Amino acid sequence: MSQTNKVAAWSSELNLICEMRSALSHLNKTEKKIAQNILADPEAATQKSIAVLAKNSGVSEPSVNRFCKRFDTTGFPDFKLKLAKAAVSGIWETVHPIKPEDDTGKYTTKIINNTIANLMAFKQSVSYQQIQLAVDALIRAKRIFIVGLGGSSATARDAECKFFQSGLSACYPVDLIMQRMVASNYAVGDLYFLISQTGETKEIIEVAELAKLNNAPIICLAPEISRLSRLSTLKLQIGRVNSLDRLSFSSQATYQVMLDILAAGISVQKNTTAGILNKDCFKECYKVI
Amino acid sequence: MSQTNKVAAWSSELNLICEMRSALSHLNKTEKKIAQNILADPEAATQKSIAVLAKNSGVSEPSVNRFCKRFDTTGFPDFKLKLAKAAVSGIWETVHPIKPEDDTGKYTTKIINNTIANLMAFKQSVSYQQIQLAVDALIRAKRIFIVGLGGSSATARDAECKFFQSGLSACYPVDLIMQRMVASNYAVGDLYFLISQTGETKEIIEVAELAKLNNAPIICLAPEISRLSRLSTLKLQIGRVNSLDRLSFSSQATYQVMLDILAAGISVQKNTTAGILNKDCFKECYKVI
DNA sequence: CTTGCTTTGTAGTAAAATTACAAAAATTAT
DNA sequence: ATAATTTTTGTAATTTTACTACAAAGCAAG
Repeated sequence: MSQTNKVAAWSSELNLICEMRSALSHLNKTEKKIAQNILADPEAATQKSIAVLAKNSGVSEPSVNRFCKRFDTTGFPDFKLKLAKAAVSGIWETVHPIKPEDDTGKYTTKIINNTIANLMAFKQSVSYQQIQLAVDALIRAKRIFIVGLGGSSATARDAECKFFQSGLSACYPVDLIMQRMVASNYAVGDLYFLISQTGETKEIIEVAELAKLNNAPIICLAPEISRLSRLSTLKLQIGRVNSLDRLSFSSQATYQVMLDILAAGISVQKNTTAGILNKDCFKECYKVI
Repeated sequence: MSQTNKVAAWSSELNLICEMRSALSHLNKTEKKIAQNILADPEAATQKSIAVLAKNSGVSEPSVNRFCKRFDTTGFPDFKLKLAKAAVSGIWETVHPIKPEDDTGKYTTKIINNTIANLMAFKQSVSYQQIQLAVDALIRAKRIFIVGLGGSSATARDAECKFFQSGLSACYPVDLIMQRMVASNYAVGDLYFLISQTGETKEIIEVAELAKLNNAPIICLAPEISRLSRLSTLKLQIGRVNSLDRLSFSSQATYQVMLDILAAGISVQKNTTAGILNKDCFKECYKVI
């Protein structure tokens, strides 16, 4: 009984592999043996029968069966099915690093898989509430100033386009001096939208600090644990960039998807609240290209 | 025997659902009954036993078993496993449109799912050979000029950053006049990298035409069937943007991933061909931000 | 119409998973 | 520290599920 309850807490709509991994520390000896055996190669586990899996794990068949039922499945076959789904194309597992000897096909699929993995992780970690708050703030703002440097400059530009298309007044000042000017000339109704993949770049921190002097609202798109995040009023956190080499994938795609989400939110919400908002006076300037 | 061969042709690394669908027309009466029954609800089929599936389809159990084996599986359980993988979260199926009544959670997950679906489709359609050729051309080029307008300007900027980080000499002229200047002043060793989500924007076609006057090499990142594509020497095709509303997802993430892939290819290849290339003279200017 | 081939189904067999129950281990109270 | 109770694990039997061999039906060519 207590076991059933304990497990109910882990069970979720998340994928089985993640569940098993996070449950690992709460498991007892026998269960751990099974879990580790499966996690060592989930793909392979889906091909095994209960008998061989039990033997490999050094436990009895019913133990495996019970183990399965604890993970919100009807039995071993159902468990294997869910496991197979979770293991699809080894996407979850670890992020696959690009190696010098990889041929075109290899690194291509690796990068796509890594990006998908990143998006899936994002899906699980994203906070709807924060998005809701950000959408509200963006719609309410009279002017939105976007800043992103280096690798994030493209993302900043993207944000400008997307917010614009949704009928907001967004501006991305390209040079540093303009950025500082904008940050220090806060007027009521202004909103700063700061983007950084590290959240530690000196120049963007500076912008944030200038804005903060005037108690300006700051939304940041940055890793959770970062100086920029701490300076912001609203934090849109993108799971920390896996500390792999720059090549294996960029987390930028995830940032871009976050912008897509915000743009969708803005449009959806503006539709339902139509009338109380200003005309989309800039919308026509930017036809979809 | 003939059957086995026939099927061998369908079998591929693609997902089982696609295989079944494309095989549908080649199947005989009994097989078609089974296939249709499964395709009607693949997700549900994964939960059924061979007995109920046979009954539902109006055929015998061994017929189902034989059917499974024809699709490159060892038997019914294996078939169900592969089917489950193919049906994962209905991701492939259709793209989910955003509706005005969607709440934050709804549209958030929809957009992420749509983006993932897009990436998976991309994975299946991408041509390694074209990537290989593009990487070669990019590395060989003395100067790379990138152009993208409107929504693609962010992508262009991104390309500039990424190519730069890989040690190439890439430049993205921001204004239209500069773009035209660049296009009409082709020098040997130059390469034009043009980005467009429609491939039909007047201004970018113009740039392509100017470049073409000098027989300059043009790589384009655009839909397959488009004017820009026709004008280019090397086409990196991104599956046509699903003609859904702008909101439901942007294909930009896919474009960005393509850039990630090219950057990876460049770095990988430069490593193996080190020495015959110029120093990464610009690399230090752009530290990763 | 008959011969040879393919396709489908029936019945029996083998394998796999589940359940019931008993033994062992661990925990608690005395 | 030890007995009693609870929890956990394994053995053996049962049931379900999938597979195979073979026979019947359907189909095509001679």
